[in-house]
Amino acid sequence: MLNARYVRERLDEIRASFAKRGSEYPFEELLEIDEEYKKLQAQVQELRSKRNKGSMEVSQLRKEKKEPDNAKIMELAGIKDQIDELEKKALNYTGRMESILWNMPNVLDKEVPAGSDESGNVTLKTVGEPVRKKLPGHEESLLKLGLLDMEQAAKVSGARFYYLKGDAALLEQALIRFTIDTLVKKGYVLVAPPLMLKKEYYRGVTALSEFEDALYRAVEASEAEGLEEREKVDDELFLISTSEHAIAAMHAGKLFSAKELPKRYIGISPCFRREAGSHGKDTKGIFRVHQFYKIEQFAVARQEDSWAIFSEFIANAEELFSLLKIPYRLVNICAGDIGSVAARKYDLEAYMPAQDKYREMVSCSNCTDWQAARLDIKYDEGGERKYAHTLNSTAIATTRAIVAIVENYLNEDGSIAVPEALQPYMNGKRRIG
RNA sequence: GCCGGGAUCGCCUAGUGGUAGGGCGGCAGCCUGCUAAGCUGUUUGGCUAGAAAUGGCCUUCGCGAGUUCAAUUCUCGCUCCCGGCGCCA
Repeated sequence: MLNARYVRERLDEIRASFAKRGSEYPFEELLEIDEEYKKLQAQVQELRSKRNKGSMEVSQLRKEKKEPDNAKIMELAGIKDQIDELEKKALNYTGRMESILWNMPNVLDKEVPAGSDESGNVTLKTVGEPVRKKLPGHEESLLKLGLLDMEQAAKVSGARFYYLKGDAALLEQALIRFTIDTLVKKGYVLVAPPLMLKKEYYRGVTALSEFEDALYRAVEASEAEGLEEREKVDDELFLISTSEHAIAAMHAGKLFSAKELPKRYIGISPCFRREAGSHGKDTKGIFRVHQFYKIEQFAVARQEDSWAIFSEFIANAEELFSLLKIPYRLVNICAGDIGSVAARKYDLEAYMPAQDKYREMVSCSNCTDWQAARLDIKYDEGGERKYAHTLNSTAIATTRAIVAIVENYLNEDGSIAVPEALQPYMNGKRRIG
């Protein structure tokens, strides 16, 4: 599990990482507290040792059918009180240390560019020919064809919900099957995970800030009235914001042998996102919504294999967008934009003709041991136990891919061509509208 | 929802108010070669002594609390699994 030694052993890396992030973090405080804690722990252990020996003597006497004398028993009872007191003191230290450790962002990889916000991101390559179109955006196009209803969705569910209808809904299914078939052929194991996770596992896969901004909490109707009492309940459920989280949790507490790794998966699930911090951003259409389907790549790997898998995930994402014939670019996300969990993150951004901009379609992260340390995912290699590395990458997020397809395949007459790769999944249909 | 049984090392399994044992697998070593196995040790996490070889101590029987000098064992609460009954897409 996470402990101060984890920090002590990679102090230089951590220092460099925070310098790059340009943020303060109390990891020095952690080490100071740990020094104090260890002193306390030594005292406790010595007392325990004394108590254990005393208890053993009592046990020995009983075996010989003799009664231990009262003073001895009283002495041992006294030791118990001393231990209790010291342990109460230790709780202050362990509580603080745990909070520092659990909230500490991952150590950045050296390839992560410097930069305080998304303007620091570095484009690695650009593929395909962007074609600027003076045509309406996806929302207007789909509304006109009667394939999208935002208004009624807003009325019955709220803003950022939508009804996809007819060929648009079919296009979504086509994207899902196309992506699954492409990746299953490569040997990935398809996983349909639970859509809700307990808090104790959720906090192992993502940063704490996510709980407020991104996640929906599932409250049972019968419990909704007594919310204050529920605050104490630790087994409350959260709707997953990506199947990555549920598949990571699938490995929690497990020990693998090195030769079982890597394990490669594709997850399929709806994703639920509150988008609490994004008022006013992308309010038109279905680019940023509360709910969408996502096919996700996920892997558990040996430490030395994780960067090869990172490249593999990127290559898969590129292959999918190349097959869909959508122009894209690959971006290396900088220190200020990367978040807490990933050590390095590449985004694949598709060209959007109506906005004349590249927008995020895929996000590929090597989380190194950040999730594994919190979920206790290990492997045994030559008798040594190590934290595994976990990786995740979007394959296809349906709503965003639909936006990219509609805008790139829109014809002058308002109809939408179906990408060749998807036609077999659309009953051979070559055109929508 | 109700009743009963259960959770012990990576896997399987024994056990008891007083140092948690066995099998398989893994690791280290030894012996030996004729399709091949056998033997010995080791196998949770942490602290500590030492340059190292190697030691010492604590911790660990699903999770949390209680009783006790001492809890894996007894009591209470929780989570999960198995069986039966009820309800149900």
